This record gives sequence, C-alpha cells and structure tokens, in this order.
Amino acid sequence: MEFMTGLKRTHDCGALRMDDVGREVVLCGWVQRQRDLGQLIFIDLRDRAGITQLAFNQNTDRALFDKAFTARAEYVLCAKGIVRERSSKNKELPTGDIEIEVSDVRVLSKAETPPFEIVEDSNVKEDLRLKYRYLDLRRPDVQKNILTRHRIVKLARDYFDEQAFIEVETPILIKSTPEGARDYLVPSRVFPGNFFALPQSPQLYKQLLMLSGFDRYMQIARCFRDEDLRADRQPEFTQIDLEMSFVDEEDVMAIGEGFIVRVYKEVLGIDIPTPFPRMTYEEAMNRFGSDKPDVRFGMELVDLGTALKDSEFRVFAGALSAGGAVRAINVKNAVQTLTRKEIDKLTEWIKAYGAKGLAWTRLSPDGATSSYEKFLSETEIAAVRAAAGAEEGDVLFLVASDNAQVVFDALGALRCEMAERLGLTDKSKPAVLWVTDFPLFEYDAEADRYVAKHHPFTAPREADIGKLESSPETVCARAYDLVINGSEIGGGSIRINNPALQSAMFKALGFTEEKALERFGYLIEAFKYGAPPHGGMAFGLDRLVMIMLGCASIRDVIAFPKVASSAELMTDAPGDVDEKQLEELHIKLTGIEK
RNA sequence: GGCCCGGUAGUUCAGUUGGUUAGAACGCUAGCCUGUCACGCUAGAGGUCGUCGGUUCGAGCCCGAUCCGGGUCGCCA
Repeated sequence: MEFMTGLKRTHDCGALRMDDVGREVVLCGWVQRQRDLGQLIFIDLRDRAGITQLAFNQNTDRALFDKAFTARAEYVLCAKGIVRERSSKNKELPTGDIEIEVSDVRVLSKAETPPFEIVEDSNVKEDLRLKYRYLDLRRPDVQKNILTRHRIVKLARDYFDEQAFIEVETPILIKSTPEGARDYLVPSRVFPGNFFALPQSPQLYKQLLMLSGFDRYMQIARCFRDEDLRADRQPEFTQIDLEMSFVDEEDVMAIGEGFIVRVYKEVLGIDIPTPFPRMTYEEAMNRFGSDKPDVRFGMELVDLGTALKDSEFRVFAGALSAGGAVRAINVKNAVQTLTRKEIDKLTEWIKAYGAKGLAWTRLSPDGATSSYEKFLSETEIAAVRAAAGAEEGDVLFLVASDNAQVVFDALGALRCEMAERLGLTDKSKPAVLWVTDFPLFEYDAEADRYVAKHHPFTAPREADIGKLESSPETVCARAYDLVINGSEIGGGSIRINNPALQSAMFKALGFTEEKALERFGYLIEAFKYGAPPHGGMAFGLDRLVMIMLGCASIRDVIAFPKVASSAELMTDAPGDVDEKQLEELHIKLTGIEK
C-alpha cells in the first residue's frame, strides 16, 4: 500500500485542457481502463468529474512503467506529471486533447475485479447493482442522477430562502397518527408498550410553526410510509415541504410555480410558461379518467351515456340505470397493432382495474368487427361511432360499469398503456398542470365511513362548510395537486385554522370527540391561541428528479434505495436483533417461524 | 395478500422434441505488441443451470413447492 505523502491533488479528472499543457499536476481517481501496448501503457483515470489519460513509457522510467503495468480496473491511483498535448487526440472526451506524462504514481488502493463493469449504460441486473450499490454509484449515469438531485435540493433551499422561507427541522420520532398510511413504529424503551412513529409527513408540526409565527416554513423532509412499493414509490422518501401564513390557494400555487419554473430553467434549460394550466378534479376524471392526467397525448374519454341512453343491451343499460357509466376511448389508426389476440390480452389486463370486460370495435379497412355492435341498433352504432369520432383504421374500446369510478380507472389506465405502446407521447417538453377542486372526502367501503381524500386538516371551501354533515360527498376541498407528465409531483391545501371547524371535520370523519381529543387534542388546543390562516404544499423530491431526468424507476435517483419487498440489498436490512435488545424494549416475538 | 414476467460462466445472453462433453460475447489470467483510447493478436481458466422434491432409462428443458428480483392490483390521509 502506498500513501499520498508529498502529493496534493491539483485538479479533478475532467478539468485539464490544451491551456494547461506544460503544467505540473496531481490527479487522483480510479482506473477505468489500462491499455498495455508493449512499451507504452495508457491508463484512463476516472473521478466524478471525468476521465484523464495517463501515459507511461517503458524507456522513460522503467520502475514507473512496471507499476503502471500492475494497475487493474478500479485501483485507486494518485499520479503526478506534466500535462502534454496528445499526438492522437480523442474527440469523444472533453480532456481528449491532452494526457499526463506521469513522473510519480502511487497505488493508494488495489481492487479486486468488481462483480460488474463500472461503465455507463450498464444493463446488469438491478439486484446485483443494488447489492454492490457503492460500485453502481461509481457509474457516470448514476452519479449524474445523484448530482442533479443535489442541484435541485440546492435550488430549493436558495429559492425558498429568497422567498423568505425558513428551514426548520421537525422530529423524526413522533406520535402515531391513525389516519392515512401505515406508520413505521419505533418501540419506546422508557415507556414500555408505547411506540413512536416515523412521520408520514411533517404536516402537523409545520402547521404549528405557522401558529408560532414563523410565517413561511420549508424543509427538505424525509417521510416514511409502511406501504408496498412501486416503480415510483419508496417507503422512505423526501419531500420539499412548505407552509405559509396569511395566504390563499393562489399564493401557494404561485410560489410552487416559481419553484418548478426555476428548477426546470436552471437544471434543464427548459422554459415553462406561467401560469400553469388548471383543471378541476371533475374535468380531469371526465376527460382523462385520472386525477393526475397525462395531457401529452389525446385519446380522451368519451361519455356514451347519451348515445346509449335507450339501449336495450343488458351490459350497457344495466350500467347506466345503476348510476354508473359507459365510456370509450378511440385509439386512432391502431387496427394494425391491436389484433384480436392483443385485444383478448387487454381484456384480461383491464380486469385488474375492476372492469368486468372490454368492449371493442375494430374499424378495419376490410370492414368493422365488434364485440358489442350486434347488440345495438343501427342508430346506436352510428351514435357511438360519431361520439368517439371513429374513422377507418381506429379501434374503439368501451368500458361499462355500474360504478363510474371503475370506468375512469380502467379507461384512464388503458389510455396511458395505449399511448406508451404506440409511442404517442411528446417527450420534448414537460406537461405541467394543477388539478384543483378535489372532493374533501371519499367513501371507504371497507371502513363504512368517509375518509379525507387529502388529509383531515384540509379546509373545505367556505361555501360548503354547511354541507359537512348533511352531504359530505359534495364538499369541495381547498386542495391542489401539481401534475407533471401524468405523475403527481406535489400537492397541498389551505388548512383549517379554526378549532370548531377542525372538530366538525373530525366528526364528519367518524371520530368520537374523545378519540379526536386523544389523538389531535394538541392541535385543537393550539387553534384556540391565535391561528393564522395558513396553507402549503409539498413536492415529492424523488419523483421530481425522476421526471426531470426521465428515469423509469425512483431507485435511479436515490443513492441507497429499497427493493420491492422493502429490503435493502446492500446492508440486508431489515435484520433480526439480539434477545437483549428485545428485552430492553419489552418486546416478545410471537407467531414467527424461522 | 392476488395476478403477470424473470433467475444458465464474473456480467449480458443463446440453449432445438427431454438425449453423449451446456455455448457465445464481454470481463478475467498469461504471453506478444511504441500512440492506444471499447487498442489489437494468441492462448487459457471459469458452470451445484436460484433451491428442494417429483416424473423419466435419462431433466437446463416437463411437474410441484420454495427463495430472490421486477411490474402491477389491493394499499399509498
């Protein structure tokens, strides 16, 4: 093993250019590749900034040459030498005009052959990459993601600081909240049988900071939800969390827009026009079957309620008479792609969304075939086709259900799937919009009660306050979501700041007064001491980075992510603990098979 | 918890109807090579076909179970 003694790094491996020729420099990094030409050896030295070529000549310094000969991939080297113009230049590399004529090299650390090559655009299986994440993170594309993430976080701090926001840290060990996602629990040693929870968000703390008069708060906040993972969902994630006093929806949305505009401009050089388009929840559902619509392509949902209002076909008539819906999407010019076989597969596929089936018409040049037109009158067939704007070459898909939500979910998903398969998405620029006017509640059939669609601290629209008890399903929330490319990137609301209204809200959610006081008593109490009107929002940092970089997985933008089972493959977390630890925590394991 | 997909040298993959010694590329090791930059040339090493069980004269291939990874539905205030 050798040391750096007497050497100090002067440049990174991406810095040197023709202007530096003749200068003595010291570079440090990892061996990307060693090319042995007999009497010449070239070593590509890599660090996070780039690659610089080191040159060794057998006839100049034999001992130095022999050391370079032993260098293998991923050895850590420190090299001193003179910057020299290359005799044959490499146009692919920013440093390709120069090389280092090495006069001293130290092998700071040797390396075993890594389990996969450290190269850009690796197609190594992800579980192996994650097991050796520290090696995976050496790859330039992963480094770029993490560095971009850093820039976005830095911009967030700068931007919100400029807007007079104050960053405040809120606790990670908090009281468990019953509503919403499953909490991660942490047993208390001091209070036997009691548990802390990890925050799903800093929601209540940031509201209380408004009561404290901090006026504008932000935090890069780690959040935890013990729910199953997805390609865009991790159990541990980061929010850019903010809250503001004496504001309404417009103020919060303006601040949020300013941040997104700034980030896209400075990180990607993309100008996003303001104000961002807005769409009500109802419009989003009706047109796109989703409260996070991807508006980069059309294929909007078509309501066939009118066209089929007199239909005697049992499937459609039944759905409509039960208060459900029959809707369609028109997949233009898809008759080639969507063969009978493909459609049969889609019929199975769509059942995952609760649809019982998928009705279709293929308007092939050889004549139309359809799964349902034989049950309709000529007038109805014509009306359906006209409503959908169907032309030769198109494929119509219809979903009918006595539950309109099923129709939205199924067709909303099918629409995105079709756009993906047919490459209809314009990926040149981001499609940004606000979705507003969410319902305050949604009915939870399992619990047989209403639950908050956003969270129980969201304010109802002023005009709807009277309907909290009488018809909660019609109450509109002062909430807003930011959607980019069909992905929910942020969301927030104006909060309740009145103890009576907050109590009414808990009541509407089916909490007894005792239960509300036990769990949120401190909040109701706090509202009695002068609560400013306030509201805020949070951006999902991981998703924002992911969308901006066009990554397929949220794992690509997190240094040490978890896999679908929520395990961490590198450290093998979660793991078991000593009996002694359990005893201290008063925990006895039962019903676990080893 | 449900459904779908995947697991074969270090890596990425191929592997016919179940049939003799499981292949390729890259990587790795060694030798040669003075301008390479995905250097080149030559040679070599490297496999419990995820695991367990079953069917069969015979299993990488068929069947069952199980583990691991991915996607998705449920879930995610």
